Amino acid sequence: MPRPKRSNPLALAVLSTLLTGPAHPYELATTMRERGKHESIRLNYGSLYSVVEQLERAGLIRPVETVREGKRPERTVYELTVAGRAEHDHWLAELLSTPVKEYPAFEAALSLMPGLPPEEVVRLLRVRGLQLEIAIRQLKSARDVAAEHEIPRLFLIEDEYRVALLESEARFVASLVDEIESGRLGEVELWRAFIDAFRGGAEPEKNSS
Amino acid sequence: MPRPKRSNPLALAVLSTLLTGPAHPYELATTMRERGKHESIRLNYGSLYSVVEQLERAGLIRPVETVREGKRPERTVYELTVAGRAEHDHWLAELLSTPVKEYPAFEAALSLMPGLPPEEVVRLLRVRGLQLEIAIRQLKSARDVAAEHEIPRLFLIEDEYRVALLESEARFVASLVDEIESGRLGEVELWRAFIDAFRGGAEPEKNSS
DNA sequence: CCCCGTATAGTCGTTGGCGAATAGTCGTCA
DNA sequence: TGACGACTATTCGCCAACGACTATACGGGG
Repeated sequence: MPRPKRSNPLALAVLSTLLTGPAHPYELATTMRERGKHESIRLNYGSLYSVVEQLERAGLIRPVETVREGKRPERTVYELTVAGRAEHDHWLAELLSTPVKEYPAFEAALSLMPGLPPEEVVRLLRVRGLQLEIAIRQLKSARDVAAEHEIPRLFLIEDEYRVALLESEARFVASLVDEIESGRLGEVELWRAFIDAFRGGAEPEKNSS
Repeated sequence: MPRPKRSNPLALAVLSTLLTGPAHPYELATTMRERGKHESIRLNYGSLYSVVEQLERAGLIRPVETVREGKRPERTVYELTVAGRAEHDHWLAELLSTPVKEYPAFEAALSLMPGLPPEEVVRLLRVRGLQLEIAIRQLKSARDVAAEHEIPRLFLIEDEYRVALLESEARFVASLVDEIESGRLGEVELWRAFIDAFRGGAEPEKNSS
């Protein structure tokens, strides 16, 4: 029983969901959706079933019964083992306490940004700014709806985090646009030289096989 | 030649790097590392070679020559096609202009947070806060070093973005700790009830197979 | 009464990501 | 000089992720 690799957070979500009682995989999926977990954790059937298998191999969960109703495919109901509960606690503790390096798409985009001419970049960043505003508004209004339904804030902190990140990104984008346009970023000449060097003076296609 | 799926940003990085001239895969890797791209884009050999293959199949890059020096493995040098340059531009434009849904680990952690008791969560979040401070300081001092070497800011904006996100997360964590402790988050009774229900009153292991 | 859409439950095949392995070359230091 | 480690360059095999697919049950309208 090797300690699982703690890669896919879906596995942790499964452990977490099983805290509230035994369930079969499909049921886990619907429960997670009801609780909105799928907004924060990638969830789809293929992954779910393979993750459940892994957890069983690792001895963190265990089948309690396999029911067959009529000719429906047979459902296997799983429950948490004590090892599973322990792993849940440790894993979640680690996830909360320790930041990990991640690779957001926009960071990649920024690192390749000099590959497009500055005024084009400004145009694109403005578009992003607008879309960020929209996303923020949507999240906030969703939060208001939830408040009316008296969902405790405790179960919506992920959303507050998302909003914080989005707002911070929006500010960053706005100030970046500003700096490029005002020339305060500096090396716009260098940037343009860079572009011209590799955009203008390139040999055309030799043969179009 | 189907338009590639624009999934792995490493492919875009390859296109971007080839803008500055033909190169073979290993060379691409070292160049990207020199330029610090590997901090923003996941890079390892396995993925690199398969990505290059995909790009060739899609007609976005094309081999110019395959050199063999002595008995060393033969190197295949690739160059960008015009289609490749176009794809670079469109893909990068999309990445800059359009936010995509992502699944940061900490968001997952927050969504599962109620699975641990409040005072434990507070302790863990404090630890995270410290580590975030450290990470921020490191990034900032790295920036100072780069400044002394006269690296233009243009090539370091990814880092500024990272710092912005980390700082925003640090503020979020601090205020969350505050809210839980001061009871301003509200439902701490509910939280504790939730925990006690599923932590205390659980049946022990039946058989230890 | 039958047909069709939707919900239930899970399986399967493909693909991509990744790290380890391979294998030759060059410099160096004892 | 020959052993060793660092660098160059690529290949391989495994496994996880995913999404499309299968198949049954159920409910309601025509």
